[in-house]
Amino acid sequence: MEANLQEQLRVVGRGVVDLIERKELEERVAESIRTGRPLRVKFGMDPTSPDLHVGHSVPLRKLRAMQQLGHHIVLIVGDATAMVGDPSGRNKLRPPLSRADVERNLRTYVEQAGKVLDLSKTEIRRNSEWFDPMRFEDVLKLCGRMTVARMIERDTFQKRIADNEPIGIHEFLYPLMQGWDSVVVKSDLELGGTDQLFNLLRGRDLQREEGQRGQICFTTPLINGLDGRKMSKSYGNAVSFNDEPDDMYGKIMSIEDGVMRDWYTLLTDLSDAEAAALLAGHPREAKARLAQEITCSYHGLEAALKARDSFDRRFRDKEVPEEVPELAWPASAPPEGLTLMSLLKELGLCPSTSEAKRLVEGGGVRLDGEVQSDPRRVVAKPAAPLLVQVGKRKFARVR
RNA sequence: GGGGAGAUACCGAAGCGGUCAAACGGGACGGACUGUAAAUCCGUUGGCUCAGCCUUCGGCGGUUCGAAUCCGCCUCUCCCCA
Repeated sequence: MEANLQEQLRVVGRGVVDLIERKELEERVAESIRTGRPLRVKFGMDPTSPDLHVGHSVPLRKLRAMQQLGHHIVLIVGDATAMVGDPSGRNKLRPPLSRADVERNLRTYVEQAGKVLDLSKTEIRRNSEWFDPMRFEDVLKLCGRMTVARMIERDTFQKRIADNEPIGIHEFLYPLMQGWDSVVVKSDLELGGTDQLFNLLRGRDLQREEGQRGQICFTTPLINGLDGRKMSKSYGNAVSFNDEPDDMYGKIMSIEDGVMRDWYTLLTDLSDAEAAALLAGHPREAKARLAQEITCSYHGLEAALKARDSFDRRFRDKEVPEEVPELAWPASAPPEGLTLMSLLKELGLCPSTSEAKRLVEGGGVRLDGEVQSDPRRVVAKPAAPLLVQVGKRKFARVR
């Protein structure tokens, strides 16, 4: 334990919303320094979708910081809990996931987490390890540790009750399962998003009932997505770890001005002073830097600069991007050519002819830079490559 | 177990025998403006061999010239009572 107490507390506490209890944290960190025993810091991720997004990186970055302080990270891959589905923040019953879904998602999850965490120093556990062998009797015993009154006082359930939305009994089990994970791995601390506080505290309760010291619970802010709502894959407003550099950069450039400060503190390594200086300048510059920083952390500086460059050329200078995908003239096309709307569909630039028709009528389609207005216009196979632009972003060269 | 209410397009929500591919709002998409920000304005929002045709209103059957609208059964949800 090289860092001193104050330094450790500063790192752990930065950007944290809830901390239960600060005093216990001080005690345990001090104890850890004294005995040389790293703290066991638990974090759980349910493989409910195939990709992680930058919202996940907020707690992951905190874990990395703690890892660098020498603490031990236990990453719980919630393959058992994923099938129950965390009701936190949900206003609907979710469709159940199958084992197969979970397995598929799980593969990419850990790998993606490795973009932030040092996996060689991380203990990774699946919670099916202890949930699969459980007997019904054990489950009942666990259920006995919680009351219905306590469970339904949660906001998320209150809201559903008010809206006459269904609540599955199994959803009540979720917090208990997550809590039981803590008992099994004997965590000293558990981290989660602010919506996780209830679940985190269940772990603390259960550990105490099992004669362990209750874990310290701390939460990091949830980050808003591109549209200002909570970032979530299912809202389609997320920046994913796996987004291509250009895409990632572009998505970040479209965030609301108001969220930049949060993104700077939660998603970049820039100091508060640096961020403040950037935010004091022109918002576009501040956002460009933000986009660059974040893109850089997933794809490296070179890719980030390249993304920045091509973004500027395309959107600021309104040039045609340098790398335009080439598409072959549809083989099925008759010799006299295709109507514009069919062509767009055949090329895969629009999902349906009707959609293509609408886009053309709405003035969203250009051929060689010229706005088209007639979706029924017949386009013959071009002699020279034809530049097709659909909306602001989609380009293709057809030959 | 008994009684009541309900299931409509991405979401919310009208419609209650023809004029319904289905009002309205949100979202999304396209356009204008711009900093691919916000706000605002305009347009679009089932599919197709596209001035026409085809498939949609929880599922399956039925009544009718004609059903999202009426009837029967089924599935699911909510509420009240037990």
